Amino acid sequence: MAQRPPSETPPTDDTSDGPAQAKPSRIQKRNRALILEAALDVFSQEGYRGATLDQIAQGSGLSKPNILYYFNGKEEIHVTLLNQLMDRWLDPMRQIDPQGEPLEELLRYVARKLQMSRDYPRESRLFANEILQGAPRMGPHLEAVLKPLVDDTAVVIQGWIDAGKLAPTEPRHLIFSIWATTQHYADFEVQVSVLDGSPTRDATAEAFLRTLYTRLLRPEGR
Amino acid sequence: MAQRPPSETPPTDDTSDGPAQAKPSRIQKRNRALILEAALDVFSQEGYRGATLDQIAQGSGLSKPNILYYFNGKEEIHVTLLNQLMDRWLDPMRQIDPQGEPLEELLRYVARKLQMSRDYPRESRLFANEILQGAPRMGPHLEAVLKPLVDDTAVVIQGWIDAGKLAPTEPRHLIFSIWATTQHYADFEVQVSVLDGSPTRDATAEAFLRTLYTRLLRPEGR
DNA sequence: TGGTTTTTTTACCGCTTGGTAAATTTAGAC
DNA sequence: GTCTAAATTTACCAAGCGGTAAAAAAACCA
Repeated sequence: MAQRPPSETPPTDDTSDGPAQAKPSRIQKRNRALILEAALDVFSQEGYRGATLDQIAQGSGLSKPNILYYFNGKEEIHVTLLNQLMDRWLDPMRQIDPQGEPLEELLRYVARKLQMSRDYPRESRLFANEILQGAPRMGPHLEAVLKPLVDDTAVVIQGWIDAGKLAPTEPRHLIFSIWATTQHYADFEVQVSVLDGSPTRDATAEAFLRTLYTRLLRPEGR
Repeated sequence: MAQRPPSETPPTDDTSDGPAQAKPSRIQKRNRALILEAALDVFSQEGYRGATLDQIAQGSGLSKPNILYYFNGKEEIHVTLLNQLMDRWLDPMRQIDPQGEPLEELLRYVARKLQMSRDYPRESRLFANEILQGAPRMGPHLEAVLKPLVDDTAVVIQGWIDAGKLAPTEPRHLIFSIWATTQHYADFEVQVSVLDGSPTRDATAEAFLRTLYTRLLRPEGR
């Protein structure tokens, strides 16, 4: 017998029907990690519908039924990945210090986002895929988590502008542009590679973005 | 009998095995357009593998076998869309006039790209999907068509910079950033909508980008 | 070591997918 | 109207899909 999978991660609320045992074994942790790792590869490159459990099985070295022993289905794997992603994804924005030097804080935010695109390109593509398809599995999450954070950050930036510490700009669209320009290097990596095969590309990108946002945000008197 | 579809569009070179008749009938033109229209909807939202012929059939009002009478397969529909897209997609860059006023030319390019994201969001997402998945059906096209155009444009921009008409910037990454910021409004529309539901969003975006690139590119003496 | 639980495999299933063959209907030329 | 070619429908596959049942194997614990 014993047909019950160990279900969702303990810290999260238990949406599945399983017994939700609290202490995942060594094997469970290892195999769940293997599955998520392989799934990230597949989902980020093929999109949700394009990804298959067989691909994930092959990538993780486990059999398909074995994967379904650890996750209740394809969708649960995907949702787990997205939830894990969001925490890491929003971290750079949470690190913006309202008490810090405005221009420096924002330039460091840009640098952190760019670094994330380099270190976690698959996560960036996974996220892009989800949004591109209308965020069918993350819409509520965007409203509940992302929106308040962006609202707060926009207020902080507007405060800096009102205090004359930054040149006037629309805060929300500033944020959009930072996301767009940094994530572009991960999401459109193939295209970027074709057009700039230079080995110093990373450094050039960093310097360019620093210049871009310095010139945009630096207040009047230099 | 008469089992042969009319195959590819006449202007393009004939890659299919069909008889490739030169004069598409009224019905052929109408139905191929219907199919491509529906396919654009589906492919742009679901990605290549996520899209199904049944969805395209439903969207176009034709039966699935009838669709395969006009196109030799799912992939041919997709490739046809991508080829049609690329022409329209690169047009704004081709319109940059090397003889024009540099800053004005680039700001108008940004405005045109932004307008394209508004007028053709599905095309933008179709393209994004293709690149995101590693450009499996467009890699050669990028090399052959996109790269030369970008190379030329980069030379023009560098010329402007060397002549002191623009503040110094890396031309290629400038282009990347223009693509990223403008296409972001189409590709991440769901996210943008959640974070900025304002009805004046379009105008705000346009003003923001104008400010962004004016401050980046305006040469020293204002 | 023996018994129990967890983990993995084997063998499936029903459904959807892209695609085909051939018959049927429709449109166009005379 | 009639003949012919183009267009469409009907009836199908074979393969791949997510998922399941149950037996076998491995790990754990005493």
